[in-house]
Amino acid sequence: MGRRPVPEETKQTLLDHFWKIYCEKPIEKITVREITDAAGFNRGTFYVYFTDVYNALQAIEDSILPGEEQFEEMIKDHHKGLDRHQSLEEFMDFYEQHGEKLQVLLGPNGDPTFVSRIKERVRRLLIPHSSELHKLNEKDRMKFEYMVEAEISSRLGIFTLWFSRGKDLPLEDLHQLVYDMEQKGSHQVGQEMLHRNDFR
Amino acid sequence: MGRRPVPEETKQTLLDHFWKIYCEKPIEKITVREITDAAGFNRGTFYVYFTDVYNALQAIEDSILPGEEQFEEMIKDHHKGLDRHQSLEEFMDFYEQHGEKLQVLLGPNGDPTFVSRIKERVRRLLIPHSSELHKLNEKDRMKFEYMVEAEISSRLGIFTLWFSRGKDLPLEDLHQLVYDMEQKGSHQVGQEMLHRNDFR
DNA sequence: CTTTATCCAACAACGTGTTGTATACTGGTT
DNA sequence: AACCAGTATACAACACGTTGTTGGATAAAG
Repeated sequence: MGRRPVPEETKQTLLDHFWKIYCEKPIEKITVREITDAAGFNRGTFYVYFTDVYNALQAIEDSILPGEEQFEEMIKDHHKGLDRHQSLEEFMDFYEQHGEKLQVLLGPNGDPTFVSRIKERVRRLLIPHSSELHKLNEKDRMKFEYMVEAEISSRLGIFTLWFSRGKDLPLEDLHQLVYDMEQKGSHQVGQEMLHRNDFR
Repeated sequence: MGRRPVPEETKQTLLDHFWKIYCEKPIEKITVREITDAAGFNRGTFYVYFTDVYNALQAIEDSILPGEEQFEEMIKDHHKGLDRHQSLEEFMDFYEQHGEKLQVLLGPNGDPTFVSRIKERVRRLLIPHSSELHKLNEKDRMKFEYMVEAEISSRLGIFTLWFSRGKDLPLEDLHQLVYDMEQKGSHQVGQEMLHRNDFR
């Protein structure tokens, strides 16, 4: 009885249980035995699919991180057509799609490596698009990179907080806020907010 | 021969060598023996001062993270007097002071816990200051928190990148860039940059 | 000569990654 | 149908290293 185990299923089962555990405790305290016990496999089986607990985490991260192609597609519009609205839209779609995982990976027990990889990839794909098109000088090219960094950091930070707070704000509002901040600057947005409240 | 060991010195020596190792490899691969061997102490001595490798890291983090009082002082001006220039100045002083450490702690092999602690603390101290003063409504109060999050994330991201690139830009330029972005929004700043380059 | 800080040795407990053998199911061949 | 090769996992045992702890020795300071 019990049908033949399928490798892909086994691997996925292991990942699923690993993830469940990872959500509740830092990775350095997770043992292989803990995972395989939960998943109902022999400890040795884990090593068939992963070299390491950290390797398992990487497998999950890889499944989230969009492939180069998909990423490129997603980013093409960003600074080219200057349609920032759509750029933000796509970013949020991405975040919505993998929200639960991203929340953990970017949270207190998350993986800094993953954050770096995301940023690195965005930079790699974003920079050539505009800097080549507009022939920025050296200094401005650097500044541009820092602006990209700021934007990613800011977006990731905001959405992570938003998720960790159980989406306490309608998506539209958050969208608008981020959009406004990128358009007008946080200072300006803050000022308007205060004035709006003064007049009520 | 050899003068009497002083506890504080020993502790610091251990921390120093731990840090040197931590800069070069992820913490999960650092053993107690590795640290004590490098520092020239017995392995047991480590456990006199720390419970754990992670505990040692925490000790370093605590020495960096400003105390509540100092932090409060540093932040008081931020959204109160609305003197953003000075606020940014203070932030950068803090970053300059602990630059090498922050670069590692916020980098790929860094500690997500530490990032959370910083953000949490800034939020805790920043929110009451303005939201009480200006009686924001519930929704705006939340938005305000997200704006704070965005600003911290953005600043930390930028400065970490800046450090990891060996400060490839004069501090003044970076300062100006961040200031501009917070005032006018990254989009606006980017636009101006492009136009400036068109006319040359 | 007492206190203090470190050394040293040894300990059990546990996690790691690996290996060899056994079992059981699958799909394809005859 | 019967058989066989391939595959996925089980199981057990291994050597090895790390952990955190302990009790006693050593050496310097006051």
